[in-house]
Parts: sequence; C-alpha cells; structure tokens
Amino acid sequence: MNHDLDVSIAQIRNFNRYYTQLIGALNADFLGSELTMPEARLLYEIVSSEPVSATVLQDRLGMDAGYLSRIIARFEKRGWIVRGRGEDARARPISLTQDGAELFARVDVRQRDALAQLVSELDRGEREDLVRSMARVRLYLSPDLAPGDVRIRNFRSGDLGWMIQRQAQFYDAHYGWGLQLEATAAEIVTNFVRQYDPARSHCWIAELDGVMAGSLMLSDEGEDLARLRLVFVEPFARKRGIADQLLAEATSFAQNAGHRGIRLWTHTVLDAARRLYARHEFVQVNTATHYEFGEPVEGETWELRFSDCGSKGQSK
Amino acid sequence: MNHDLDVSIAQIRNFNRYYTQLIGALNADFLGSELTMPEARLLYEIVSSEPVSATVLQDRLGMDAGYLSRIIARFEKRGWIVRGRGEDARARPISLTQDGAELFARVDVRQRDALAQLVSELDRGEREDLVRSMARVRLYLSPDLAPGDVRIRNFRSGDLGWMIQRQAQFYDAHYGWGLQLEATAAEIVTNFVRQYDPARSHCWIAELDGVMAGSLMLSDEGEDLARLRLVFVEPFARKRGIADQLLAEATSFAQNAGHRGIRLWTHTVLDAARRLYARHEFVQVNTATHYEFGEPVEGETWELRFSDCGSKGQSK
DNA sequence: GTGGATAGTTGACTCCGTCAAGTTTTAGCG
DNA sequence: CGCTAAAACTTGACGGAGTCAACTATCCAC
Repeated sequence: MNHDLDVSIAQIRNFNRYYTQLIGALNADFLGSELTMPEARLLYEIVSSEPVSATVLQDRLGMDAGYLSRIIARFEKRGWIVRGRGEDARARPISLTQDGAELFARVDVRQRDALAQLVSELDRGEREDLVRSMARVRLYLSPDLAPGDVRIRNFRSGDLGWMIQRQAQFYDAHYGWGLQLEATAAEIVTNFVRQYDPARSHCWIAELDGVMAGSLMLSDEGEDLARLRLVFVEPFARKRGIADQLLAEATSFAQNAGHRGIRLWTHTVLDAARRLYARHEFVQVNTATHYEFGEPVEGETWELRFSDCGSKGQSK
Repeated sequence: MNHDLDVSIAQIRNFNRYYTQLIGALNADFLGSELTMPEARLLYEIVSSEPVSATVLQDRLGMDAGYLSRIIARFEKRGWIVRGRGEDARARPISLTQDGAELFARVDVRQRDALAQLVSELDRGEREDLVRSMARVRLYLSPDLAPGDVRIRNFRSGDLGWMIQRQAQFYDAHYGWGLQLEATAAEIVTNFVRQYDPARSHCWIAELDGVMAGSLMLSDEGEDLARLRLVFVEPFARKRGIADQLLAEATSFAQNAGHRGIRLWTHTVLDAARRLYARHEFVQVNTATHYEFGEPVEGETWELRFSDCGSKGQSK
C-alpha cells in the first residue's frame, strides 16, 4: 500500500531533520573556535592516513580542489602541517606537525566527551541497543556501504526470544502463517532449554556489523541424530553466505559432539533453504503435509549422515 | 567497563560521519538549484506554520537574526512570500504566495522521491523496522525531545517473541536470571496461544513513537479469574504512565470479559511493579520462594477482585 | 512619557563552496 | 628527443553561510 510508504518517508524525513540538528549541536560543542566543520573533517582524514596528497583527500571528502587547496594553505600557515616533495614533483604530500597532532588530540577528546555525555544516562545494554539501531539504519539505507563483518557467536539471554519473534514475523509476512507458528517456535525454544546439554546441543547467532542477522539451533533428536531448527537469516543480510557459515558451524559441532548425522524439517515453499541444504549435502528423505498453521503446508524432512571418511561439504 | 564505552562512542562517531554524508547527498539530490539547504529548512518551517513571524522561525531553526532577515528578504524579492502587518506593528508576519506554495510542493515531491528511491529495495516490514530503529536512536539520544506518543495496541505476530526476548534480557542483565527464565516465558507464550480465546484472554503492546515499549498479557486462569503475565516496560519509556495504561486496558477488558478478578505473580525485588499493582488496588495474597532461576527467588501473588459497584482505580 | 525590552534590518567580516583559468610536472607517443 | 594531453595543484572571482555589532521602530510597564 502506498500510504505506508508515505508514512515511513515522513518519519524518515523527521529523523533526518532531528539528526541534522543533533549533529549540528554536537559539532558546535566540540569544535569550539579552533576549527570549523570542514577543517575538522579534513584534519581527521589527514590524521588517519598521514603522508597523503591533496588529491586523495579531495576525492575522499568530495571537496572542491580549490577550496581544499586554500584550507590546506591555512593549515600550513598555522603550523599544523608540513608539505614535502614526493616521487612525483607535482604532488606535495601532507604530514602533521607536533602542533597539528596535539590539536587533533584536543578536538578528538572533546568530541569523545561530548558523546560520552550524550549517552551518559544509558546503561551498557541500552548503549549496545543504540549502536545496533544505528548499524541497522545503515544496513537498510546503504547495504553496500556498510562494512559487512559477519561473526558467528554462541547464543545468550534474549536470543531465543528474538528467534521466535523473527520466525513469526517473517513467516507471517510472507506466507500468512501466524500465531500458531509463533507458539510452535516458542515450544521448540522451551524444549531446547529444558533439554539443553552443551555437549550435545547448541544455538548460534550470526551478527552482521554487530547486528543480529541470523540464527540456527541444533538440538538432540535422539537416535544419535542432531536436529536443526529455527534456521533464519535476515533479509538485509542475505547473499553474504551467512546461512552457509551457520550451517558449517553446526555441522562441525554435531560431528565433534558424536552425532551420526543431522535431521531437519523444512517447507517445500522455501526454495533458498532447500538449495542451502542440498549444497551442504543434505538429502531429502520424505515429504508430508501438515495443517498446523491453518492451511495445508507441504513440508520435507532432510538428513545428512556423517561418513567417517571425511568430506564435510562446505561450499561458497 | 570503560572499554565498552569507548567502542560504543567510536561506533556512534562512525554513524555520525556516515549519516552526515548521507544527508548531504540527499540534499544535493532534491534541492536542485532552486534552493539552498538553509533556504529549504526555512521554507519548510514557513509552510508548516504559515502566518509566522521571523522571531518564531529564528528560534525554531536556531538561526542568526540578521542572516534570517536576509534570506527572508530574498524570498520576498523572488515572490515566494508576502509580509503583512500584525497586531504588533514591529512584527511582519510571513505568508506564502501561490508561487511559494508551488515551489515548496515541487521540492517536497523531489525530496519524497529521493527517499522513496533510497528505500525502494526494502519491503514493508523492513521499512517499518528502519523507522523503528530511527525512533529508537532518537529515544535513546534525546528522550525528552522525542514526541512521546503512547499507543496501546493489540498484539500481533512476532510480539510474543519480542516479549520473551525483552523479559530474558532485562532479568538477565539486572538480576542474573538467565536461560530458565527465557524458557519459562516461552512456555507461557506457548500456553497462551494454545488456549487463546479472544473473548477471555488477550495481550497488548504499548508503543512509544511507534517503537515497542511495553507489553502485558492477560490469560484465563480458570476459577473466573484472569491472570496477568509478562508485564514489561522498556527502560527508555519509563515515567510516562505506560504501565498504568496497559494495566487499565487489561482491567477493563477483564471486567467486560466477565472475569471476577485478576491474579498475578511478581517478584518481591521488583519494587516499581509492586507499587504499580498497589496503585491499581491489587492486594498481596501470599508469598513464596522458588528456585526456578538458579538461586532462591522471593515471589508474591497479588489479586484484584472486581466489585460490582465500580471504581476502576486508575491513577497518574 | 520614559526606560528597557522586543522585532527586525543593515554593515562588515570570515569561511564555505563552486567555476574557470592558470602553473608546473609527468607520462605517453611518434 | 620534443610534443601533447593529462595530472596535481594554485589562484581569482563570485555568491551564499553564518556571526557580531550597531541601528530603527515599536511595545510594555511603571
């Protein structure tokens, strides 16, 4: 519906106005009168890649060459930088002087302090949530621009609830399976915790730039089999091999834990998931229809049997 | 630990740099050559509160008076605004002309389009998540500045998982009750859904500026009693009477649903919660120690019995 | 009506930011 | 080797951004 889009856009604009103002206030705070904003940006760039030519700075900051040239001249006059001669005699590489470094340190500390004060009311969890929210904004708005560091970590408090939430929201939005799926997921979580044996079962969370982006649970199925459940990767984090990494982690854990194989249940409609399992050498062993979520749903059981002679089957 | 703070601050600074650049790029996009950035901000303010004096604009935008005066003169010269005479003969209230309104409409559409393109890859759920993340950032950084609209709504897919997550994270962080609490919460959710009868049980979510900020579940306890569970309000949303609103909602629902009263179980250590229940005329009926979460925990049962002669007991 | 505050204007100044026209050096090519 | 195009800056010119201080006209309170 187009109305939703309009509402979202209005809210984004609102946030942009708010954040513009916030950044403005912060800058006024930490820049005192020693530096103007573009000067500060420039100084930051100089510091972070020190013997550097004007051209590099120019396209890193997207500044006009003439403008940049004048700021640099000003910096030199104030004694914050010196300019040498490079291999290429046209270039005049810039380096910081002692004074320049001290200036930067001063401004840097002030900026830290301004931010520290801004977040001083928050406890650690809230601060982390704040940073996660920021990373999320960035991932949504500029997926290509974000660093994209993927990390797999062990689950901790709250992660299981998050898994339930995301499963429910995702399947509800895309397939209309609602409340019952959420209850099923919650039941899976309850059973997982109640039967949790760190040597036989586990759960992993994938983080993309520190933002929770995927999950996978491995429980003990009995019969020397492990069972895979609640496999999920956030839409914004797709195409980075996160599911593969999670699956590889789980497979090697299951092998080391002494399981003979892994069983899982998935829905026929989930094409990407089926390809994932096939890629990791799982084999489909049967299909069934169930009616748990209101309408009939086609499901499939897949299994991976470990052979002792080796290949773990990780691709991509 | 101070190191955490440093990491958070570094990430915030990173985000600030990123967002500054994004906003810059967006502005370049939609402003064409018709308007400069401050002009656009000013025009926006004029439009949103139209017959308006320069002084109001001045402190709404935090602009210098002289600077503002000159921009306004420019606007007038270009025929976008006209200036009348108010009650106060010193003031020269500003109104838009037809031309000004058309200009604004043009720029506004361009800005909408630029943003629509930015979020074009996102589906509805992701867009909402983006907006929520933004609201979250704002609530954390400027709790007082945010609008603070509280809304109570019915629960939907994913909300129950969220409730589990927040319960687990909160109690783990503050009291060290970990996994078992999460399993218990998940079990409560499973049972709630399995026994869900819209006429007898329900669950509400409180939103602050569109961000999930609190929850409350009312299930059918039998014996003509309803049972309150998973009552929670986010730290960033405290002191706004959200818990009171949730509780009032639940109480009136329970009464209309024909329950004779409400029972709940809480921990002795949760002082704010106990005060909340007392404020709503709940009465403590017994105490008990349990060992579910590792160490011994003191709990209490409270009850509210509805009398037919009325007072619902809502305060604050 | 007088003194102090308020609404707004104007002048002077510095930095921001772009465009176009330079200078010096380099790299490629015949 | 010399010529040319391009790169790495620099400089001039210009208008807007943003601040400060001085100014006019009006209002309000006593």
